[in-house]
Amino acid sequence: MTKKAMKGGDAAKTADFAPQESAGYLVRDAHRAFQRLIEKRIAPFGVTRGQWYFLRVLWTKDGISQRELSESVGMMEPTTVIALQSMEKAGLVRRERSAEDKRKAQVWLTPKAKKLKARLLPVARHITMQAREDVTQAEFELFRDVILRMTRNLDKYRR
Amino acid sequence: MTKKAMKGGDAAKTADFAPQESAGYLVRDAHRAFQRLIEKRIAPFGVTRGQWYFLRVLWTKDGISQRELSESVGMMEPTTVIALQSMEKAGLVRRERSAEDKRKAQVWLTPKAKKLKARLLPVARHITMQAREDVTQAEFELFRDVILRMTRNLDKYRR
DNA sequence: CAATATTACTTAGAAATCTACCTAAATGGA
DNA sequence: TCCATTTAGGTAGATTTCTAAGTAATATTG
Repeated sequence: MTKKAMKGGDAAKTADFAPQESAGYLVRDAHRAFQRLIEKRIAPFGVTRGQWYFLRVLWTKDGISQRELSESVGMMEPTTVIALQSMEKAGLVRRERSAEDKRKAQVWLTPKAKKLKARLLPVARHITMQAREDVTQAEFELFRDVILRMTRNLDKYRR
Repeated sequence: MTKKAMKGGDAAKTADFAPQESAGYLVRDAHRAFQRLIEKRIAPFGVTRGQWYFLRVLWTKDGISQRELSESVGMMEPTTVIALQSMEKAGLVRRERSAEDKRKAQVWLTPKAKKLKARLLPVARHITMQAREDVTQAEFELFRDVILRMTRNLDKYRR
């Protein structure tokens, strides 16, 4: 793309701690690359990426409570509320107050959402495959191991 | 978790593509862990993480145009506009229309922002160190290599 | 049993980030 | 020269995500 600026390479050193070398920067960049591609590929199905993460969990566990769902997806509960509102409006889920415990809301996929599974899971697989194109299984496993450890480390210091 | 059994078997194929195994999920999770921690650590200095990314670039190249800045930071231009507005309001930058080309706006750090460098860079280093706590240099390098390749792959299919 | 704590969900508000346009300035070809 | 194109920046509007604080239902305990 744009390699015009930067000729000598002298500036690279002065920047102690160049962003490009930092784990956070690498992760953020990769994250946005995934986001962009996912969004583009699922938009034709009328699904946003916020909905996508929830669908992926609901396809495997239907009828769970919002709290469980939040945990499975790894989102805070207000995020779940907002996602579910949009999913309800889009006809992807139905919410029902639990009879035994009226605090709880059970979340159910609609037939429409269930049908989407067969169309959307291949999209996910395809993106993953494209990302991993030239990455061997061994490399990927080490990558996974490292990124999981880093995530856990950060969560540990979360306070 | 539940990943003990099953190694190279058929389960990997038929399993409903567990999110936890997918590169996108791993990256997204790590990304949010970084975000949360950065945000917490820089908030006491009155800096948001949106401003943070721009500061890091401006500390090494002051006086560049908004477009250059967008590229360096890796953000779309409207994002840069919004970040700079908040930074101007916070007294971190000053913008000046270029005399030679009145379309261009040069972005300059204020003394306040320059002073923050000495306080904030250590924060970045510390987070990186905590993330990499139990990760060897060799592991990290492989991680970086893999995540960079994946990012590049995804960008390639971006269309 | 009433007061209190906990749990499940919700609301409010802010921030980061994108896509799609829009305006103004500079540039370049006919 | 003049009009079309390109370039720099900006607006509008949407989505995702968070923290902080609220409300209602249930559980606990003195």
